[in-house]
Amino acid sequence: MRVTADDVAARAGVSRSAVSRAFTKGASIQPDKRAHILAMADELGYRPNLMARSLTGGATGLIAVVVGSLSSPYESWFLDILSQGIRSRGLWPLLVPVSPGQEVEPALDHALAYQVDGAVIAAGSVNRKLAERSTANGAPIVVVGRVLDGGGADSVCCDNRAGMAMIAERLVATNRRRIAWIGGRADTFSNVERFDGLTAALSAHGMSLTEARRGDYTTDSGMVQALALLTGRDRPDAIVCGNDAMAIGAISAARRLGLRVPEDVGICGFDDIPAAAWEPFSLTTVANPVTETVKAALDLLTRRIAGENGAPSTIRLPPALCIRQSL
Amino acid sequence: MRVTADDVAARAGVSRSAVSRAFTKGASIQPDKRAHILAMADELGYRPNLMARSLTGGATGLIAVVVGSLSSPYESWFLDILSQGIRSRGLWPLLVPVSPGQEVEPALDHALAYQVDGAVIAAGSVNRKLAERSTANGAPIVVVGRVLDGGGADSVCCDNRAGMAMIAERLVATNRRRIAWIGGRADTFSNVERFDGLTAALSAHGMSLTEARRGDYTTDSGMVQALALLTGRDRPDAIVCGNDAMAIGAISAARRLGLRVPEDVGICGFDDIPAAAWEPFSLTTVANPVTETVKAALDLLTRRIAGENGAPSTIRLPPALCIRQSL
DNA sequence: TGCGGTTTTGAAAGCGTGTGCATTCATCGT
DNA sequence: ACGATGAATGCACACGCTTTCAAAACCGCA
Repeated sequence: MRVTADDVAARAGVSRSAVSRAFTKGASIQPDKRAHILAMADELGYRPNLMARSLTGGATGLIAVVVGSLSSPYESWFLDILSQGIRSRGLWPLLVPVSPGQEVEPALDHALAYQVDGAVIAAGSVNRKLAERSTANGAPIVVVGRVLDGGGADSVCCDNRAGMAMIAERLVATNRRRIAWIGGRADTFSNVERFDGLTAALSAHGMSLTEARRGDYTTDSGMVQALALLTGRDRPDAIVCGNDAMAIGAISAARRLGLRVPEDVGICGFDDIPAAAWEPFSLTTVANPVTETVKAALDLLTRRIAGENGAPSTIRLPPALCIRQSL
Repeated sequence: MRVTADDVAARAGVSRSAVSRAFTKGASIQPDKRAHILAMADELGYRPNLMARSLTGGATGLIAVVVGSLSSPYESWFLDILSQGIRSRGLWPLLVPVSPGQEVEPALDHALAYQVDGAVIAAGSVNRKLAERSTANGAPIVVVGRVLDGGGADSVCCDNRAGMAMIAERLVATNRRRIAWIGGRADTFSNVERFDGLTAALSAHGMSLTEARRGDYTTDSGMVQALALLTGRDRPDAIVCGNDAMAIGAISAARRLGLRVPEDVGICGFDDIPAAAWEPFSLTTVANPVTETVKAALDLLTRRIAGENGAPSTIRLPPALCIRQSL
């Protein structure tokens, strides 16, 4: 039922090796014979079995993509660009969705069993041991959106502190006095860096946060936390959010309370997801250089796959302040 | 370097067959021997090579997921639910991103070369021949979000006409008189059905569209087309959009022009994506039963994979009207 | 102890492909 | 015309695993 190279060989009256060579670019075979074989193959609907091929060749052309809940606008935006980048390099993304509660390890383990050539990890927590085991299995990994402490793997990450420093400048320039913070999930790398970056930059200006709350990076949580902030005593005149999704929720909260943004309260986020530009939000935010991040990550990864080994490198990409109407 | 079953066999002092059986659930092997082998395997960091396994076993556990541009909120929402569903059935999603301009065929072809067990096709156009070839290759496909004319494959699709009939009821109930339409890309199945469904339902009430325009299913295009509608002569008092993304753009356009929604102009969409519930939009829309769609599609697919063959079936899932503030 | 019957077990035959190696064939220089 | 060179070709092995098959080990029971 399944058509194999032998079938094509029989049909074309050549050996199976010839068929293999016809499909191997640069192999030693007569051009017209190759053409004939390819024609026969097409007629029979034959395509080399990539599973079998990878068994000898070593490479599968598969890249594991570990990603969190795709319903988050940032993650889906990122995945879109990443998957395009992977395909444009002739590779294929094997999706490894990891829900917030789940462990990365068993999921990545399974992907490794598929003999993926490498992995891009954009979600969940990954420790040094995991990185080493993966690399030992012949699948280098690159971590995106955070830096692995202990440096067990390459990583590409936006400079969160620099981004927050820009936000701080803007807060000063717009004369904000009572600044509140809505962070994301506590254990997240980006959350820690963004919070630290903001407080550090503020204190360099002799300022500090009046209040800090924690959401979970969703729009709903941004709404909930902002409502709490804006109805409490000593209402803030600016709310800095750990990401755009929460900032969007915060804007909605402000509007529900009849407050004007940015006059009564300035609100800003981080990432510059597509929705940030939508008119009712028009969110002032820090643009996360996602395209550059993807490019750098894949460059790093393909270089490792090609055999380059050396100390893991960390690439920090500069963000850019994106001023719109909300702050 | 790569640890194989032979290594484990040598370490545990058994044959390679025993190792294989230790990892094969339900195989005939002594429990304590299995435990010992698994312990040795773990010690060596061994996992069966799924490529090699699939070479004999026939199944890879891979499901090709053909999907369009993930930056669209609907697609990413759908992919989120779909990928969870696939994993919860012990399968893995092989992502096949197909940009709007690209062909599905070569991409799916490549996925078939990976010996995927099946494919879910949620984007691009697929004809009968493609479906047959895929099935002949041992990979049944299920088409989601549209029905294959000629019925070459199973398909699951929301009942767009019924959804639009509900919209029409609502338009009548809110006493709308001048109703305009913003459609999506012309060649899309959903666009055709939704447009037809709306006009049919309206004419059943003795009404008709006053104007029809076409966007491309993005928020931006919804904004552009709505601006054109709302600044033209004979301004509509309701705009029905082909999907939520465009409806969100339309609401922004109305606001920019200082019009009140829904008093001056009612606006509605289709799908009920997460963003539709966000407060500044609070979009009245038709809820696309995505969870049920994914479940039905995967049920269909796994049944085919299990060997059931019969005439392709088409499942139509009923949508539900979701009334919020915008209409 | 001996026997039929049930598990366990290891050897070996694939699964579909790439490729090293030896062989054949055409080509070219002298 | 003849040997040297290089390309083209087919054979057979390797890749890592599952699974059939026959042999071996084990069980209960007379």
